[in-house]
Amino acid sequence: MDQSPTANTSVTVADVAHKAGVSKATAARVLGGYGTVSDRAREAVTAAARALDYRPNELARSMTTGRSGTIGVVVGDIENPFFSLAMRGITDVARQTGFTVVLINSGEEIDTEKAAIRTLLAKRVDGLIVSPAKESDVGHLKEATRSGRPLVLLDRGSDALDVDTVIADDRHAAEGITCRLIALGHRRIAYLTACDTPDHRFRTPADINTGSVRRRIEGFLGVCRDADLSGMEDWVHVGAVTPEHTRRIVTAMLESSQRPTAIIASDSVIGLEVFKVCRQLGLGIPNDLSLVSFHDADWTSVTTPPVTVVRQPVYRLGETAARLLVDRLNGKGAQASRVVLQTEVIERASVTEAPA
Amino acid sequence: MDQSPTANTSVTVADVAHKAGVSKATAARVLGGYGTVSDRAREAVTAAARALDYRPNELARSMTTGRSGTIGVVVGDIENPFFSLAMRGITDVARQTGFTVVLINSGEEIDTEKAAIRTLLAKRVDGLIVSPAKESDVGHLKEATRSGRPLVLLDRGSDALDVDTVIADDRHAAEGITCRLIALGHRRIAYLTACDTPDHRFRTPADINTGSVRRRIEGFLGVCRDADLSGMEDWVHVGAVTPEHTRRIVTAMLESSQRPTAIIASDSVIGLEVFKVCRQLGLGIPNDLSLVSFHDADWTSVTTPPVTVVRQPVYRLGETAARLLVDRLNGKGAQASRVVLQTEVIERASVTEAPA
DNA sequence: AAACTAAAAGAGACCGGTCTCTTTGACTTT
DNA sequence: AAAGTCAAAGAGACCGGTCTCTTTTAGTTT
Repeated sequence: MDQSPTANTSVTVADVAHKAGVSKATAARVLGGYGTVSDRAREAVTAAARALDYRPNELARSMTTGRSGTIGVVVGDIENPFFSLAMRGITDVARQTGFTVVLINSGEEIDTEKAAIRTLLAKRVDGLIVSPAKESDVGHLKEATRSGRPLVLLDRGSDALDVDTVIADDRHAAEGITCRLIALGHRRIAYLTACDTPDHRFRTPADINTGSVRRRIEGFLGVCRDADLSGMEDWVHVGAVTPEHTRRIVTAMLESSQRPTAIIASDSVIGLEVFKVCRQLGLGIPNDLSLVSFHDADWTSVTTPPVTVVRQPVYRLGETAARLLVDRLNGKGAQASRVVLQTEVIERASVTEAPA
Repeated sequence: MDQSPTANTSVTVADVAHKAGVSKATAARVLGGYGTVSDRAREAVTAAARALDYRPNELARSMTTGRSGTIGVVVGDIENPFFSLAMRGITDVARQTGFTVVLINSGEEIDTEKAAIRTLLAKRVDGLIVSPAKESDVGHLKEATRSGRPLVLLDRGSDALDVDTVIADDRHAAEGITCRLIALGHRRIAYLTACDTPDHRFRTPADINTGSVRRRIEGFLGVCRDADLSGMEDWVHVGAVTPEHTRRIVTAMLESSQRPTAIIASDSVIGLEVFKVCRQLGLGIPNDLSLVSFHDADWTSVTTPPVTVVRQPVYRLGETAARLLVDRLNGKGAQASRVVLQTEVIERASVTEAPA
């Protein structure tokens, strides 16, 4: 029969009040830390709470206050180092400011994302940080803001949405590396992304729903056009959604007669896979193929050769998004702000002149 | 004055009921999906709900049902690929089973962990998955189970806690690689971990509070003892908590007159740093130094040479933990189960015979 | 057609806090 | 000593759902 003394079947303020010999209201004032209370009462309540091992029920508190102290985060894939690092930035700020984070993985699928938003709104999160899977399909996000809960977009913006947005200067970064490659004599430059289109083919940037990637491709194509390279749309490859897909695409690309002399990988997971395929096919980097990857993942500096990358301030991306959201939740927000964080190209040895 | 038609200042069941011309109870039955309702009423309520854009308040629902549909997860560092992959496993199962995940980062600090548990209990999570920072300090975890909420330990167990536990066979893995290294003639084998002790020195496994790491070190030391290698305690290095710390420790180690001929890195973040330092010091792997790392991080196969690793079923670790928790939440749980998932050594080229 | 049964709907308490409004009582003020 | 002031405490409504208990309604039985 060992019922522990702390058979805590939810001790409530009423229980504490009773034990302390005061009214529920007074006990609530002490435990909730509001209103004015005498020292005598405060001590009595505190002692009673300790004796009963009182635990506040945040759910009940949220009910009346309307604030849950929670922010909802929807990312594409927490397993991707990009998101896990951004997530670290978000959780750090959340902890410092007394918020709790609910994480949902969208798997970059729009339906999952919609369901996630619905769930989070039902749970009454105070605000949202979302990395939208599709820039074009943001009705559910609009709805979220309409319900009065602030939203911050992470890494991907949307012109249709006038909300706080934190992105990197993707277009500029893409322009930079494309220029560099062209200057080195590259003409057959492939751009490879996980973003997909219905028929798995790329025609125009408008096909790409992920804002950050679309901007990069626009930058890439723009520079190519300026350099009088035409038809570069054919060199944009979509659908590298898994390592297997990536391997298939890259293998096909590298085994074709017109194989690229340089590849730009849209994230480090893809970059890694490109690297692996090259090694497998016996192609040398950079002599047979130059490689540039987005995201300065930790391993990129340690391969042979080390990989030239676009360093994105990923932690700060998450941190800034969270700070923006918290500020707004504290009523500090003015107009929607669009923060563009700068990227930086880290030149390493995976890029060289195009082979003759 | 553009007040949108959906100026949704929280539509409640009462509002829907009123619009549908039924009682609050009936509307609640339809919206909550319980009890018996006539088709006429159901249609009326459904239509009214749609018209008013009714959104259920999960908070209020949780209040009465006592279930929040939420599980709390406390990990050391979501930025670490180990945890982000495990997290992926957890969130996948959660989504499939209709649960939502609250994530808190402990930063491997016991006080933060305690605060996290308190917060999660206050938020009335239905259950917890925790990677305890200290095996010895689990009072707060005991308290959590005592409050009736199931707990599952992830990657690190505790003898003091009779709860569901999912770990890898760390001891066995450590024994395996240690045997292998000794067989190859290594005698000066260093083990490097992020776990720290008060004075940053290692004396006995009892100093190590992280269960998984302690078991590995026990395995390591045990095999050494069996091979008549004594004083190997001096070769265990603790406190590689950041890349900077790791670099300092490894540099000191490799520049000493009695430098190790092999290093076992306790996770991939440390392994990567060891790799970098070697390159910087001009030491060749594996000829000057053999390297084995725990966690088959994606990059380990792509370095020159590729790194021999202990592959842990990280995703499944998270997945299993979540499944165990959900089962228990659904009342299926019997006795506390301890699941030990098997590891596998992936032999690559970073290990060779000890130099003469 | 009266009596019986079961389905459907309504009324209202309840969860555990917050918070407004009212009352109590100690301390000034002249 | 009577009036005034303000801190402290109490009473009870409220948040938005769920759920029990009671009443109404419709359908079945003989």
